[in-house]
Amino acid sequence: MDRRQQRTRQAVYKAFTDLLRCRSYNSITVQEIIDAANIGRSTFYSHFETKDDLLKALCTEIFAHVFADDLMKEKTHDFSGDAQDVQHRITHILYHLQDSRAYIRGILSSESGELFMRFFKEYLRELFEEALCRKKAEEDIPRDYMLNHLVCDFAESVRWWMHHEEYSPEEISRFFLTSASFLC
Amino acid sequence: MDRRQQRTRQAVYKAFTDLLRCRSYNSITVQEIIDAANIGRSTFYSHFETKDDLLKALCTEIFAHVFADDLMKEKTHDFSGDAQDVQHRITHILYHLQDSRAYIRGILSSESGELFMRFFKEYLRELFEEALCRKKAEEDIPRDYMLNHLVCDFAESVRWWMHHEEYSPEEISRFFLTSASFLC
DNA sequence: TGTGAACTGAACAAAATGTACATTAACAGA
DNA sequence: TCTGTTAATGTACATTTTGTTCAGTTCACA
Repeated sequence: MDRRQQRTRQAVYKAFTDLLRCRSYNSITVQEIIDAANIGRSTFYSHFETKDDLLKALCTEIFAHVFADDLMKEKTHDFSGDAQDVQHRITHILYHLQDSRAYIRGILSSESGELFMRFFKEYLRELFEEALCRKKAEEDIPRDYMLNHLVCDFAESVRWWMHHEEYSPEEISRFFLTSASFLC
Repeated sequence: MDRRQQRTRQAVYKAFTDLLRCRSYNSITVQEIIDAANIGRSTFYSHFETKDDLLKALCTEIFAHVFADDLMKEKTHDFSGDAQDVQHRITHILYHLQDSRAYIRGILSSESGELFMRFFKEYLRELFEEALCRKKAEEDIPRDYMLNHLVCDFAESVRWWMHHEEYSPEEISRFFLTSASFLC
């Protein structure tokens, strides 16, 4: 991809998340993003159709990065799905999320968080679906409820973590696995 | 309050949540809400400043209803905070939420869900804060993490429930308390 | 260094937002 | 039933935001 395109996209992403840190998603206008990114109006519209589209693109990019090697791993060695494996994968994901923290903090601070979390949960659903298969059914609780429970639990742990920088990926991983005790 | 105002507000709330059932919050315009509610443009603006303001008002109204007698209860008899008490209060809240299901389903189906959940969690935080006080500290897990865990867990259970009408408040209450096992 | 692709900025049309006001209709209380 | 008050109406208007177009410029890369 042309270096100019990359620079433009990065500038827009940065401007956008910077704005999100102080202002709510709905109150930010496209023009403000354009000004903050210091690009031409038509440039923005040649990259993104709307503000919603920008948000979607940003989320896609972030998760492509976060789950990149997790998906690869899945393909190469048919993983076991046991407790330790799950813990490794989770910790790995947390490390990637840590890299994108600057972006994510802004996104999560307003209505845009909804889309982010939705994306995130979609990926997580795949991950936990397999882990859940190995477990015995819980006393009359619907599997789908349990899966949703796990997914939301982890996603919300991450959201919490984004505002508590003092903890390491390993610690968050432990918090999560301890509170979702039946997994380990 | 004047009967006309009530009728207008109800019409707007209904139009708004009806629209939300099919379309995303951001894509809905104020004009569309006005048309669907079949009211004059200036009438809308005499009630609400913006679309965001409308959403806020709707959430406030819903939660005033949902938590009304829970807060009263708190004042009258100084409740014990034990497991059974928590279960009762939770079930009670679920019954109220069931009444507002028609509204809530729409709100939760797009970005507007973020605000709704934020409101909801604020109320829940109060409720669970007390319940958590009675419990021993969990092995090195920050109290704030645990509280957030509980709150999000319950809120997400409700969100899940809104798409699975087949379960009763008692069942959801049981699902929640079983998966958040350390509370009981 | 040449060429295609990306960026620019200004200009434009269309849509949405928010306000003002004179008029009409509905309400509550006597 | 009458009356003063308050809400709703709808049109008109100013402003803002959005999204597109296009001719000219700059830049990356081969």
